[in-house]
Amino acid sequence: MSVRLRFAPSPTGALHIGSVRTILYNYLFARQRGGTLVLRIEDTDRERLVTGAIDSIYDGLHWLGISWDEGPREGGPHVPYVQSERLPLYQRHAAELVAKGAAYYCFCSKERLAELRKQQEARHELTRYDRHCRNIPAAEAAERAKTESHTVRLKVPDEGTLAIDDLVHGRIEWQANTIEDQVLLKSDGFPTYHLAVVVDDRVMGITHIMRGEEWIASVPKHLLIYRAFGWEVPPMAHVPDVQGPDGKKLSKRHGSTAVSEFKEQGYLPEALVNFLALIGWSPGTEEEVFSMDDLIRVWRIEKVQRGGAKWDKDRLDYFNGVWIRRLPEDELVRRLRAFVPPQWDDDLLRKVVPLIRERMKTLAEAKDQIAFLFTETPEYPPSLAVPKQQSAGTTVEALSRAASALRDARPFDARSVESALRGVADGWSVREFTHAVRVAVTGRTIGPPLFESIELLGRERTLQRIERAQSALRG
RNA sequence: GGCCCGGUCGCCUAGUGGACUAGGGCGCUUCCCUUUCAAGGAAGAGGUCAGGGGUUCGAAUCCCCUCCGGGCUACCA
Repeated sequence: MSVRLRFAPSPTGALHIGSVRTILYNYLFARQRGGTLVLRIEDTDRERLVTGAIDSIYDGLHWLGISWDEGPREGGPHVPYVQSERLPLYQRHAAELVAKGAAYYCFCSKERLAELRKQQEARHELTRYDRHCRNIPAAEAAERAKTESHTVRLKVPDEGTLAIDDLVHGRIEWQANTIEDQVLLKSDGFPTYHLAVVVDDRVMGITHIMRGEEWIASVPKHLLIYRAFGWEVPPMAHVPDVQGPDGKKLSKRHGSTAVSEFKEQGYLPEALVNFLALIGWSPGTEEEVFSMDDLIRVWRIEKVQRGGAKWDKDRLDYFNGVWIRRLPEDELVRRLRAFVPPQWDDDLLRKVVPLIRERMKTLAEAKDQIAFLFTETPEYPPSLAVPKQQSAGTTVEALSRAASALRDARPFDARSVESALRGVADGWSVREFTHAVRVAVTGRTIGPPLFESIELLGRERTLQRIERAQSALRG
């Protein structure tokens, strides 16, 4: 039988990189088995809705190369794929649970609940619903429900053991008496997560539930719902959280978390996917560079770790560098376009890319490294050109020697530029000499290889810049 | 507080009773290469496998306790 998995993000903000990791695992699992992927939007909390969040989910996942088969915009056999458009389905199921005696109407006001909680806290008791409405006669409750505001609560048994054999954690058990009578249907007619997932996963034919480990605690409630309906519980896998450097769940406090931000900062989707896959999973071998296709081949649910994993930006940067170097040159140029001004010449960009491709950690860094080629006058303090053991005066002289050598260099390419400059270093070390020329020509002390840079800049512009440096140094 | 999940170098991790003198990668240090910076190559520092008890001829690996971290504990997801 073919597998069906779902990603079920909530549209409560920009697509979070931590949820992407979980989505990626769902994707890999389904794709390697030729299964089907469903995107379902879990928007049952209308108070936390953020407009544009669905666009952010689509943009982010598409950018990363994660695709799916059924969803709000692609349609499928179980439309609609947005929970807020499926309300009657949940209401019907909630009513069915009440009819079966597995759930009951609760008429407690939010005020009473808050007061109850306050008192329990004061007495250092467990803060749990006191089952106040649990014993209202069914007929009476049904009658009141017609006119009074109410919720539907799960009728949790007093005793018994609930358990699952989690695909990553193994067996996990709970005692029924530690579980509260969870609200299933809110007074606004919307289901809570607990009712909605169980119903939708069932109705949509989901064969494997894979989600973040923050959901483990609600599993027993779900189990009770499955049991009440007489449904079989699908295999579950709870994957570890992605944590910030402080061990807490990764959040904005730790830096960027939105997929779109990583895109803007010049990270490659290939690198992000590679890095993300390795947070909480490893192949068991010493390989670590994986493309999406590689991952679909080698990723295994059995190798997913139990412990939470920390976000390590240095490691992400490393992988980004790896993937930048792996990109075909044309492709790198194409991706760089979005990170440099549109008026920068395409030809020149193409020529300079080989010089900087192994000097970038992110696409965004390229611009500063090559700006000297595209802008007319690099700004820098004149003294920057003077090497440690030299003076402004000797530097002016050295630059004169460089200028005249470059005037005669034929043809004006990296090779002849190099021999021309080496030939006139005189008493200076090549290191000092190229330093002075580099600063004069590029305005910076570090950058792409000097001789190649000079070739690309051209004789005229190079000589102009050297002259300008000299007059600046003369004060 | 209660329930649940975790705990191997700074970080990501390999490891499922003997090949572990605990392996790899990132980061860090040094060296090589070298026109700078990178990249690349080489070497190195870094771990009482959270701690304590067991079980066993033998434990990072199994059991118990403790400690620490995290999640949940909402008419949020």
